[in-house]
Amino acid sequence: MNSSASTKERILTAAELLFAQRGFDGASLRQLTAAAGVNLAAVNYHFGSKDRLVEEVFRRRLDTLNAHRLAALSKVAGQPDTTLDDVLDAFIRPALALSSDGSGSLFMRVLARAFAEHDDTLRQFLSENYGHVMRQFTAEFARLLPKLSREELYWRIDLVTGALTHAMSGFGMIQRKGGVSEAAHREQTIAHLIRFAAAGLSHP
Amino acid sequence: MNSSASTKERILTAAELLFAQRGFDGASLRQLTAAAGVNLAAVNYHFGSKDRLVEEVFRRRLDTLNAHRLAALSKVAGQPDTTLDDVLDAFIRPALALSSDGSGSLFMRVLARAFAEHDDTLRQFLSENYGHVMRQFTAEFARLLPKLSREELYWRIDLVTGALTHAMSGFGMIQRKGGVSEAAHREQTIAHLIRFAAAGLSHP
DNA sequence: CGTATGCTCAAACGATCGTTTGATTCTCTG
DNA sequence: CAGAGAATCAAACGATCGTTTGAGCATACG
Repeated sequence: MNSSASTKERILTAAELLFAQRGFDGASLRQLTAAAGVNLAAVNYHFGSKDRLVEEVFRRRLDTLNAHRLAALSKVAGQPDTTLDDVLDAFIRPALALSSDGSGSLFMRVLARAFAEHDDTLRQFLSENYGHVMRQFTAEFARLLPKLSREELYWRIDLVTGALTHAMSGFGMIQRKGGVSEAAHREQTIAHLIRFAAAGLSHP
Repeated sequence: MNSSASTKERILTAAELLFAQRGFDGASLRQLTAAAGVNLAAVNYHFGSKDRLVEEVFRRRLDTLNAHRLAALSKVAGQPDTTLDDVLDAFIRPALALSSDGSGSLFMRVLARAFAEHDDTLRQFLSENYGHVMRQFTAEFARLLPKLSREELYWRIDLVTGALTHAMSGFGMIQRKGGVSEAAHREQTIAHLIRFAAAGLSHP
């Protein structure tokens, strides 16, 4: 654990790791603070409660992730020559960049956990703070897939989201073959996911 | 809670509900036994421990689910006129039948949870007991998609599995429009999932 | 220098967890 | 019917949980 970082940052980083490994309930504050090298009471002092710590773990990553997603989307949304692949790239690339970053490689597993848990308070938090991102992407998908009914589109987006979340939660776990650079591997994976998602979204 | 069923069955049914709602860690034996209308000590008496109870919750559903899957697969595997849709039907239909069954409608959410949790002991249990099912399906997919490399096929199956697990964990939650029968709705959903999975698996 | 403020610390709080115990009740067989 | 074995029960076990407390330490400002 990096002892030069602030106590809050050390807690957030250790929490991300333990939440990914053992889940939100399974990771205790005692394991967490011990791994971070801080006192047990530091969590309640800096974050107020364990639940608020969970929210901050999400906020730290999702703020930048969704900012990057919206920035990438704004460059292609509404344009007449925009393709489905462009929109999917805007959605997938920032997430995979986060997964490839050493410090954030575990966050997608945390996110996948939160997806599987139908915990209402957490889902409400995610919906309130980041629901507008998904809404903008959905609007652009609807524009590019005019033949699909609203109901059909929601279905397919849900399936694609499930597949991507599942896949990205395992990204970085798989050993890469020698000789392939990190950047090349990421680019390859992005292309892979885009092709899969595009096929699932646009099939007749 | 059905008070005519045996104590073991009552515990398993209540456990399935609470595991789906609150997770394996989040659901306590006290909540569980109270919901089942049995004594707290009954879990340790009949199952030995909470972990073994979790395994039995999986075993009760997965034994019949995978038996139905293998039975359906054996009717089409290796046949010269078998299509990708046939194999996917053999994989999806038994799961959706389980989800539509009133008593088993929550199990897919439990399964989705187990998928998201990278808990090693549980994954090892699933792999040891039901890994051969996935292996047989994979072999048949490989036969029908000869152009795909081994690596590519694993990738796509993983993505499809993620999408289907995600989708089926939410099945039964969505309110159906009036007039559509349960059977018709299920048939419609099966066709939907098959089309999506086939598109994702077989795209060039 | 004195003190105010932000932070860390060991220790304890009450609650709840999974599990065990020993007595009691039920069920069935000889 | 008598008695053995299976099942259920209330109660308690030690452990661990999230949170709180109050003293101690640091840094900065008058």
